[in-house]
Amino acid sequence: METRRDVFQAIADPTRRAIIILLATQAMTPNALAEHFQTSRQAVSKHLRILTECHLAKPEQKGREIFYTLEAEKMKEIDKWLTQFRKIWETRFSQLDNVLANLKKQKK
Amino acid sequence: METRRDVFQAIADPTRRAIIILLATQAMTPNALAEHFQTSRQAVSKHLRILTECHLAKPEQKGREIFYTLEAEKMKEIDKWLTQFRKIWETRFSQLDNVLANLKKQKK
DNA sequence: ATTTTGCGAAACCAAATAGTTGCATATATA
DNA sequence: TATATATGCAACTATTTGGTTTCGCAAAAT
Repeated sequence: METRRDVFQAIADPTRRAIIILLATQAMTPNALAEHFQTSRQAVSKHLRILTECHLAKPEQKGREIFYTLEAEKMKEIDKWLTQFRKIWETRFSQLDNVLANLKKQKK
Repeated sequence: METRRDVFQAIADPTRRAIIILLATQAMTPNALAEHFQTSRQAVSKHLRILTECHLAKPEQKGREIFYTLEAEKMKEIDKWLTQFRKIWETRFSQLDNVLANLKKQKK
């Protein structure tokens, strides 16, 4: 839990993905988050630490509570990484289009 | 290395992401892939096994060689997951738009 | 002033992970 | 046929991971 710390590793864990989705709707405290899972508050806190360290979440102290906010922009990193594969999807699609076009031709 | 096996976990490892990008350009054998890294061929084979098991790669035997092809469509799963956050980016953007619009108004 | 609540940090643990080395097997090549 | 090549698989290892329990501290509530 020490060395690597990037967005890809952060979203690898299903609990963290669930936390991220919860934070997408509203800022939440570790306790409030923990109620949604079977794990302890401390475990959730560890996940929040990881999310914070890779700038996917941001803590905001209010009294004795700490509300964690989602930094959704950080997710753009993943979106950007996916870009190089979108080209492939599109190519595949256009290839399928060609096949369909040829089938039409043959029918005529 | 046994239980979890999904796309998110697959792309968490930097070596696997590099393999994915290499495969995006062309089908490659484990040996050819291993030349690009410091690790052993066997280590690359293990990564390929993981990628294959979660349908990000597909092996195609040709003689004694096995060419691995990228199944880019599988990456759409991640793209789909990101969808729910794109709304937030857009919202932020439109909020910024509002701010800019208000600034314009004030100038007038 | 005392107790309760909310939190992070540290110490510890079991399981997963990424890597290694040493095979066995199948296909080319000499 | 004998050898070299390409690969996957099994066993083993060190490190990382996700979790727990225990603790201390600060802010609220009593």
